[in-house]
Amino acid sequence: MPLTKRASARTEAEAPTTRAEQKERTRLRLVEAALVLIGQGRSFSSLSLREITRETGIVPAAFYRHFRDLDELGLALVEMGGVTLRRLLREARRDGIPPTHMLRGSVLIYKRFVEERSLVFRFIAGERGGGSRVIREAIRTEESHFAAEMAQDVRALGTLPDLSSATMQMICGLVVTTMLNAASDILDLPPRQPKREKELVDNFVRQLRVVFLGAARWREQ
Amino acid sequence: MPLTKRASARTEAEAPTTRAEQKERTRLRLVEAALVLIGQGRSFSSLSLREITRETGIVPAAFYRHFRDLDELGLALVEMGGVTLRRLLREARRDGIPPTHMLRGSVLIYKRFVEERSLVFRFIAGERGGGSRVIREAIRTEESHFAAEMAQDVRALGTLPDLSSATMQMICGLVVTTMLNAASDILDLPPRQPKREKELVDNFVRQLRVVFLGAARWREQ
DNA sequence: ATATCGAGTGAACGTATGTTCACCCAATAC
DNA sequence: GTATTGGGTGAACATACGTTCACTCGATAT
Repeated sequence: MPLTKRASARTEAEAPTTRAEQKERTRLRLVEAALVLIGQGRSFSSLSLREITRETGIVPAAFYRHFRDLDELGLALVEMGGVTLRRLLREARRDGIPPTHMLRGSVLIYKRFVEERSLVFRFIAGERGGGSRVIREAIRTEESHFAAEMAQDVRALGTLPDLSSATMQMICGLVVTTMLNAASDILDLPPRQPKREKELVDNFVRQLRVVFLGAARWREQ
Repeated sequence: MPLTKRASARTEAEAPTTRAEQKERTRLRLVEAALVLIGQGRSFSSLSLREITRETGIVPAAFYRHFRDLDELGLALVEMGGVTLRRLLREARRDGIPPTHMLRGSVLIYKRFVEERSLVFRFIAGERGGGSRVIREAIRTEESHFAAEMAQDVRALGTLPDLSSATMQMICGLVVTTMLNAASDILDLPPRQPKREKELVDNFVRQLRVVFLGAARWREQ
């Protein structure tokens, strides 16, 4: 039962299935297999090459056609995480910020965003502090890009007008670490416990409020 | 070459070496072996039982005389981390806070503290977000105890007088996550780069300043 | 039409893993 | 003095691991 069972059925209106496309597809399947395993409670740094290829449905040796080692697969996951974060900003920019209860609204939107992309966030939250060094540093880079972009957005928003962009970046860095920390908490929430859920959201909102109060009072020096 | 080579040399002024003591000692050696391996760049969740016993100098089977599995050893490490954090507060309470440049002073003290206990902090920072669930939750518990104790101390300090203790706890929670995040950065600092070092410290100080500015402006509601 | 390429195969390798078991023997209990 | 206890041993087990290699066979290039 070969995987490329289409053989020569190009008459059907299927995807053209060029060689490069097929390869890219398998690569993606590998990355997603890793995410699936992470979703089952495993941490990325404890996954084995064989486990991932098993989940993907290919033979272990085929892994090397796509990545040199697990770290390289990890870096692909980091990039996917970066894309996800960018999308969060893009959507925020598009939809604007809830006019009333800005903070609470943003937090609730963020919470949903994290829950809907739980696997990527689980990976990011999990490997951000531990795991392999190259991955950790790649995540840090992605984080600071995210913070920089966020700083630009907040700046364009007009609130907090007299903050230098360096200060803005520093504050957004604080916001980002707070967000990722909260993501880890969100993902560990037991499923049917609205009380814990509310506590978590409240705490998160209040922490952000403190940060923005501090930002508003900041005086350059 | 039996480990208990003392045999019956009780005449020498050595430790009495009672059975329970010897056991406790080996247990500690296991925990420290795990820390040594962590210090070599490994993450705790990727350590194997055999690796740890090899480093300890005992046979794999002997591990089970002390822990049911690796998670249980991990919990011992978490407790050690908790003790370490408590000591940080205790020393701060004893020595007081640097009268001028409070924040920068505290940050520098904290940085040294982290560097001197790098292994424990590496473990905490590494397993805080990823790794096994029980360990992650144990760390969270330890963190919130630490935050609570810190809240009491800050309260006793007299600055920020009109904050409820719940608010104080929330703010200290924010400080703690910022501290642990910074710990991760501190531990990844390349050794001879005073410029990066200064940037990191500056950023950390400014983030804490934002938090305390926000705290000072907080109004209960 | 023919030759080349390359993603995926299947088997094999040496090594490492967690866990079990009967055993040893010094420290304890009696 | 004798019996019991229990931390540590060493061997064995079934499994899993990462990596290599010669291979197939359809998609591409000529």
